[in-house]
Amino acid sequence: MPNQHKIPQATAKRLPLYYRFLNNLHLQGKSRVSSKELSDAIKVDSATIRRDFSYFGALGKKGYGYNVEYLLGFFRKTLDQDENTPVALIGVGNLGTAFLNYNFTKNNNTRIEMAFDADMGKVGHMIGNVPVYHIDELEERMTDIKAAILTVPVSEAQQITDRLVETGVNGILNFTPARITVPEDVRVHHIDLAVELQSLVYFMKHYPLDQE
Amino acid sequence: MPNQHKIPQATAKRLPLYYRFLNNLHLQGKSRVSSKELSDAIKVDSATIRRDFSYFGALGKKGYGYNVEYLLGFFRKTLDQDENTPVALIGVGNLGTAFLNYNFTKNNNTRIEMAFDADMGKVGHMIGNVPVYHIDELEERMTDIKAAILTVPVSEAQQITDRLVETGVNGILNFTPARITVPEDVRVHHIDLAVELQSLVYFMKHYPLDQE
DNA sequence: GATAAGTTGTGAATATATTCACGACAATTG
DNA sequence: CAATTGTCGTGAATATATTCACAACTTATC
Ligand SMILES: NC(=O)c1ccc[n+]([C@@H]2O[C@H](COP(=O)([O-])OP(=O)(O)OC[C@H]3O[C@@H](n4cnc5c(N)ncnc54)[C@H](O)[C@@H]3O)[C@@H](O)[C@H]2O)c1
Ligand SMILES: NC(=O)c1ccc[n+]([C@@H]2O[C@H](COP(=O)([O-])OP(=O)(O)OC[C@H]3O[C@@H](n4cnc5c(N)ncnc54)[C@H](O)[C@@H]3O)[C@@H](O)[C@H]2O)c1
Repeated sequence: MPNQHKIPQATAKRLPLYYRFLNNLHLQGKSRVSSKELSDAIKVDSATIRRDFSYFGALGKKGYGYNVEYLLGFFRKTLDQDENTPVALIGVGNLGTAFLNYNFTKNNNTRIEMAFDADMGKVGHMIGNVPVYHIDELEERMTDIKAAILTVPVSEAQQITDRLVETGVNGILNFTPARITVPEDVRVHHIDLAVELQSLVYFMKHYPLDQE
Repeated sequence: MPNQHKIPQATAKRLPLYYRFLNNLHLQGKSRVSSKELSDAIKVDSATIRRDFSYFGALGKKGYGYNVEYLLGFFRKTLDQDENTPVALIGVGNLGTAFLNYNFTKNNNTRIEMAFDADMGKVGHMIGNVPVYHIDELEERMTDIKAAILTVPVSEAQQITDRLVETGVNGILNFTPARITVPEDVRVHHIDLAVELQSLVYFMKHYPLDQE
């Protein structure tokens, strides 16, 4: 079932965005939408949107646009919105706590099921309805979880990563500045907030004017 | 001085990463580094690293590698590490508080100077050494700040953006799911955490095995 | 039912980014 | 000082992504 390996990465990264926006349209009772309208709302060129959709076949109708409900149903299946993906969070500090309180509950198929920390002051509490366990219990509790959010101090990142991989995790959303090393069947997405901020500032200074 | 518009965007986004890693090497007392070593550490192909550096001229020596101190000095200038860029943060909630406590203090040229919120319970306090003002004071206090981090509820995003633009801000790091509309001389970087998590899950399921 | 307006899907063109592969030179070693 | 090893810088090849531009079709209008 998986591996329609012909969807370009750039397209795949936009899919959740499309899904969320279509969901909003649906809630607003809209039944029809054009690539032009989508483009204005999510700031992606309309030709890019049509191209993205076309990888999945002909989802629209010429001269009409796209049927919101149909498209939404299609993306729901494509993005596996029906099967839930449990996620664990490691490191209940500033960032970790923010994520637990938020917990991606709006229209998502992902939910943080449990969190781990080394600090006894945090262990045993519920934060945002998620239980916080001691990091020593990682191996015994992570038996069914394949995805993790990493928000520990950078010094701990590689060591915790190794333990996560050992438990069978194969996707990590890494917020630490460490470029962690993993086996090649584990997927890591880095979100490096300090780099994002610095890069914004660099672009502001060196690429004036034109939106790109 | 600015607008050496020949540095590719993909390269520009990696510069802060290079800078941070070179800084670490320097602190460790290393004086020499090769593109291969850099590659192993930050997981960017060594040819890409050499290509990136080459846009700035010949910074290395054949058969030798790069001199850490020289390269670091070069990037310090390129990334304007000496002039400080003040930043404001709008919305002192879960995420906003995490950022204030962290405040990008490690080796950076960026610092959050002030924060704003609409909630009187938050106004008047210092969080992570940053004063929190009422959002009504935005216009009078933002006279010298050109960059903002946006962590308000999605419903407020566009309205606050308009006010920020009005005060002269030309760079926004937007954490809300809203794709905000700005004049074309304002740069917006979206960091959409829900999309990042969903896209990680999508990749895990549909692009098994190979690291790419 | 003819005309006008709107929209898709996609071939082709273009733009951007990565990677290969190698000549040229530096440093080290015996 | 010759041989070996390591490394850069970059032309060329390849890969990936975006954008243009238009035939084909739908819908709405009169
Ligand atoms: N907070 C931010 O705004 C921000 C911005 C950029 C990057 N980061 C990065 O995100 C990561 C987390 O940042 P933070 O501000 O939340 O840090 P933090 O210090 O507030 O939180 C780290 C948490 O990890 C826990 N911890 C430490 N060692 C552990 C271990 N071995 N096992 C399990 N838990 C452990 C600590 O008890 C703490 O609760 C850091 O790597 C930081 O560099 C944070
Ligand atoms: N926390 C997360 O993990 C997370 C994840 C993904 C996206 N986001 C997005 O980031 C944004 C912030 O999330 P959060 O969890 O920190 O929300 P939050 O509700 O905890 O914080 C929002 C803050 O904005 C303040 N605020 C409301 N209206 C304002 C106004 N008009 N002017 C100034 N301040 C105002 C509120 O008082 C509050 O302190 C949201 O848009 C959310 O969708 C958050």
